[in-house]
Formats: sequence, structure tokens, C-alpha cells
Amino acid sequence: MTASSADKILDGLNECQKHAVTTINGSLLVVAGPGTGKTLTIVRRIAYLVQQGVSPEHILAVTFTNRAAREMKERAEALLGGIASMLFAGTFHLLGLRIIKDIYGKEFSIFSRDEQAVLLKSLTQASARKVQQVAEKISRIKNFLEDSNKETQAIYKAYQAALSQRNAYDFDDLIRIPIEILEKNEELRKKYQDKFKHIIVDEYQDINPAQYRLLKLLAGNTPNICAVGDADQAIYAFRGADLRNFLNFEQDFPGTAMITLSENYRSTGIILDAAESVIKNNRSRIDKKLIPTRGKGARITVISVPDERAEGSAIIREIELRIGGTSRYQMEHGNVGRGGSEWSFRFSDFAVIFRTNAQATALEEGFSASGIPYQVIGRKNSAQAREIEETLAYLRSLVHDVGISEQESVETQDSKLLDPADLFNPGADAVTLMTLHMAKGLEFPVVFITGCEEGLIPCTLMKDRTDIEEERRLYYVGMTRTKNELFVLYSRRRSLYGHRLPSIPSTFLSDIPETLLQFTVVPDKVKKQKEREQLGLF
DNA sequence: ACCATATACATTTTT
DNA sequence: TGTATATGGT
Repeated sequence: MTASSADKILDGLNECQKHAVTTINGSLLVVAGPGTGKTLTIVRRIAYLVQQGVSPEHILAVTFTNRAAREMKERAEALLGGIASMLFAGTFHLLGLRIIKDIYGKEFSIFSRDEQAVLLKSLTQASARKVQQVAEKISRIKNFLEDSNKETQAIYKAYQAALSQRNAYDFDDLIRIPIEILEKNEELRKKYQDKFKHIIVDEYQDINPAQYRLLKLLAGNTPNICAVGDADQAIYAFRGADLRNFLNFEQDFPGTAMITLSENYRSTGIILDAAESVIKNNRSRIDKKLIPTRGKGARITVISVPDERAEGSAIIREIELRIGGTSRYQMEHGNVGRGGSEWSFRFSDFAVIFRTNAQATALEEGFSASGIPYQVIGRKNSAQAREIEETLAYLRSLVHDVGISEQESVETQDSKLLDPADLFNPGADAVTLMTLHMAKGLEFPVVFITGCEEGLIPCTLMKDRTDIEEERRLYYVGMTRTKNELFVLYSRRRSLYGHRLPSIPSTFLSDIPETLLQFTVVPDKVKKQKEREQLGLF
């Protein structure tokens, strides 16, 4: 390759990004805060490896979500063309699937969460609730999060036998089986270590013990491994993700180089300052500061509303102010919309984020009454779930009627690894409603974080299990989704399980300096009462 | 087998 | 407050 193509690969990158792209030997930890061009850096790194003569089939790029994997793959293809298909870019589970198929050379089906539950139900005759608990237990055992006890051992065995009888694996097996094989078989272990000469792991802070073990097996003793992530965005501890793997990476892989991507290309300075003022209270983190590149921006608006319905109305009012041609808002604020130069907002520029799914209902009521298009993502038993089933059924039918290629058929089976969040359609012109968890990895010009009250953020609904640092990270993730305008809302009263609770603003709000905030109060409705009084006079 | 009533319970969920 | 499971009566 010529020098000019190397230039092209590094084109438009900042110094740290360039460094992260070109440090290809040994172990490397890239600390990539929100909006720092993480995916860009990963994709350019892949291109750089290829340009340096590494064959794409020796490159392993793993992520956690299909969404992230898809983006990585698409962008790698755009950069490298057809040869990009030779590298592995996909989720941990797809990687495991490929390894199992590669070694066993057999077809098998993957049981979804629902199929798993049905199977367990048939084995135990237990209630749906109990079945869920058992499924969770088995999952935790398979992910090395806990050991099996006498009680679970029996059902575990029966379940595994039933799976095997149906020529099936569950999601966790896709990681567990390769670990088992590679731990036992040195020859195969060597084979994969030789194959994956360069490993890139995205979102390393979210890695769980099983994934870590698999990775260690593939990496071998002298790995070229690049872990990319951000300790401040670790929000899956409850699923077994172990942040310590990230924090200890340098000791874990001796000789590690560490690069921090600091320049933030997403958010305004005020938003970054505010987010920093919240997250700096955490102890389990690598200290870092995000450098804004987009100017100071507007203050964060704190809106106090009387109840959760008013939360929706306040949001809808703000959206309506910004949608619909030459608005009063435009005259007052100038062109601060998307891109900055041209005034325009689409519904898809707005995100409404909450801690618990239960909060969606009240918000949805407001939205459906307003006529504003919206999509709620990530929720189970929704139209989206049905859509998945329909899509899967359609894909399966393709396999049997139509003669499609082996590659496609693999993709089809792999589509079992889809989940509702993957159906999030960024192209749809609709306001997106979702939990803080679902918001990770996304960005929006205007963000509303609702329910910023003690009890909800940080969420203490299950008192004994509150991880305040993780809650803080969640809030941090929420805030840093914002490009331009952030609204945080809290309700002075909230109905929770039928009880009306008086609410006080989240401590996370008081961590933000007041100079970064502006306050709006939506008063209690006194109108109706006045009307009643007037009627009473007559 | 069935319906009615009582009771327990409630976060987040990458695949 | 709503949902899902457990209980109880016919």
C-alpha cells in the first residue's frame, strides 16, 4: 500500500485517535468516553491493520450488541470493501456460535428465552415466576457468576439433557461451550490463538466472567489485544458484567499501553461539565476529563412538574416549540438546531429517557393524545417482539423455500440472536422513549431525562440491592446522550404502586453546579379548583 | 374443571 | 395500582 492510503486511514483523526489506531502490537487499553469517536477509531484501526499487512481473517472484533456489531461491520465494509467480510466483526455470542459450528461442524438450534422457559416449565411444572428464577439461576451458573448447589444441579442436568435431546443450545451455551472445548483441547486453543492474531474488544467494561474467560483463551500469552471502553458507562453489573476487568486491564495484560480519548465531538461544554460533576463522585473509575469541541451551549433545563402526567405535557410542549417551521422558539433562540447552520428538527431528534419501564405508560398517554409520533424501544411483549417473531418466521421460510446461500442461511440462524432493541429504527421520524439502559450508544440533539427523583434515580426500589455508583453511571450515560439541549424533569408527586409519594429531586441533580442549570416550575393545577369554587358561588 | 376472590409483588436486561 | 399466582368454593 502507498503512503497516501495510510494518510487516508488516519485522515481526520485527532492525535490520540491516531495513536490508538497505530499501536497495533501488544496490549492496549483505549479509554473512550462518550462521544469521543470510539467506533471511528476501532474501524480505522481495523483498516490500519489490514494496510499494515495483517490478513483480515486474523482480525477479531467483538462487541456485545448486534447494533454495535452491525455498525462496526458496515463501516469496516465501507472502508475496506469486500475483504471486510473476511474479518470477524460481531457479538460474543456470534463468535461462540461460529466456534462451535467450526469445531463440531453441525447444525443446531438456539433456544430463545421464551423457548427456554417453555422447556423448563415442562421439566419442573413450576409457576412461570419460578421458571424465570430457575432460568436466571442456570444462566448465572453458565456465566460463572455462581456455583450450582445440590438443588439446582438436578434441574440443570435435566435441562441440559433436554436441550441436547432437541439438538439445541441456549444463549449462554454459545459462550460456555467454546470455553469448555478450548480449555480442554490445547490444539484447538492454539489454532484459534493463531487465527485471531489481533483482537479488538468493544465496551470492555461490560465484559462478564464467561466472556472474559473465552477472551483469555483466544488471546493466549502474548496477545495483540485492544480493549476499548469506558468505566463510567458500565451499567450491566446486575447482569454479571465485572468492571474490575476493565480497571485491572493493565495488570492483567502486562506491558499494556493506555490511551485516553478525551476530545468529545457530541455534546456541548455545559453538558460535559454537568456530567463530569456527577460522575466524579464515583470511586471505581479511571479519572479523566472530556474536552468539549463544540462550544459551551445552552444551560440544562430543570423542570419541576406536579405529577408524572405533567412530565409528559411539559416534554410535549418543548417538542412542539421546536417542530413546525418558523416557531417563536426559533426567533428567540436562533439557529441552534441540527448541524447548527440550518434550522430544522425532526421528531427523531428527541429522546425521552427514564429509569424504569413503568414510567413509560404515563408518558405514552401524553404522546398518543398529542399526535406526536413516538416509539418505545426495548420493551418486551410489544409489537416489536411480534415483529421479531414475524421476521424470524419469514427468514426461516426463506431457508426452506427458496434456495439461499450458505452464508445467508448462517445469518438466518444467527437472527435468533436478534433482540427488540435491534429493531430500534433511527430512520423512523418519531420521538424515542426508552430506559436509560437502552439509551447507551445512542445520541440525540434534544434529550429529556424524566423521573429525576430520589428513589427513582438513583433507583432504590429494591432497597438492599442499590448500587449507587452504577446508578450514577446510568445517569451519566443518560446525560451524555445529549448533543445540544438537555432537560431533566422531576415530579413533585409520583404514583408508585398505587401510592402517591411526595418526591424530592435526585441527589445527582444537586451534584450539578447551579451555574449550569436553569429552572422551570410547572405549578400545581389550581384552575380546576378555582372553577369549582366559582361554580359553588352560583 | 371452573370461576371468584385473596394475596403477594413490584429495577435495569447487551444475547 | 395492576398483574400473576394461590386459594377456596361450588
